[in-house]
Amino acid sequence: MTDPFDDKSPIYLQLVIIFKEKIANGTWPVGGRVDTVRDLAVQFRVNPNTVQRALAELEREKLVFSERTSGRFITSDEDTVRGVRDHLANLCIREYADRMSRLGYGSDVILKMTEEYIREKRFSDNRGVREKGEEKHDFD
Amino acid sequence: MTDPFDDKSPIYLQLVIIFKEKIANGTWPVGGRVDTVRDLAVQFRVNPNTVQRALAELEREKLVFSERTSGRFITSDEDTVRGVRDHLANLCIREYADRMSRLGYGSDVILKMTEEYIREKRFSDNRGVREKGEEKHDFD
DNA sequence: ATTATTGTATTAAGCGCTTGATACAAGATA
DNA sequence: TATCTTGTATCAAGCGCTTAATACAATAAT
Repeated sequence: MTDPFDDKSPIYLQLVIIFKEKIANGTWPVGGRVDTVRDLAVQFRVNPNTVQRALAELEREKLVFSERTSGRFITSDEDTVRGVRDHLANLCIREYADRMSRLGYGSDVILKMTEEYIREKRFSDNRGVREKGEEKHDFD
Repeated sequence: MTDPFDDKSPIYLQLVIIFKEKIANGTWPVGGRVDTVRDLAVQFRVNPNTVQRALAELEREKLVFSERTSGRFITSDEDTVRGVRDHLANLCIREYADRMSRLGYGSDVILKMTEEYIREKRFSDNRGVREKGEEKHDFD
């Protein structure tokens, strides 16, 4: 794995985001077991303490819980997981729109540029946890 | 001024972005004079050294230049300024799309959510430096 | 000529992040 | 029972960011 970190913010905070994304998109499935602190440290080539620090934050937010010796697990509450996904998406959109706005672009230009980029690369829907009553279907 | 900084990344890097945005959107007009290091330090309530560090980066990128005792000035090269704006916008869009994709959303969902948010808040176009032949007009 | 203003450089201190090393607690496993 | 595996805690070292204080260089202003 090529290091996913930049040197712009603390590694443990970047790990928090990476882990949340894995939970949000289902890579780490609801109720599943999280790799051990030591394993994750090897995978991400960081110190176990740094992983521990990131996981402590996820724990504080009730996204994971640990059982002293058997390991650490993703919450089984799908609402919580949906909540994280929605929250991250909202933050993401708000930050994006605000930054574009600060660059001087207006609504229409922002939308046009967004559409251009997103249509060109094609992102496929891959959500693992869905709204109640929402069916999984592919967009293409 | 309420502090525009978060504690997630070094202040000097956040200043680099803030300053670039001011140049990109015309708040700091092409060819204009930049406030003194000491003034900026007061305005942003940081140490002059921290401002200096941020400005040194802008200088490295040819966005500003300093004249030993009369002050510091924005480049007069409009292409350079447009380049920064375009570059920042590209980074912004790419980061946005990638993050949304990592959350599991596909192209259509991303576009829909983006449109919803951007239409709801209305960002007005406010660019100071335009493409050659591009006329300024307001969207509303 | 003198003073003020500007950018720039240096130093020391404090603080947070990261690492490496080590150790302990407690349930799982042999 | 003994060992392994897990999460957790602690300590010291190194490094970068930030601040404060100070000084210098060079031009503008008086």
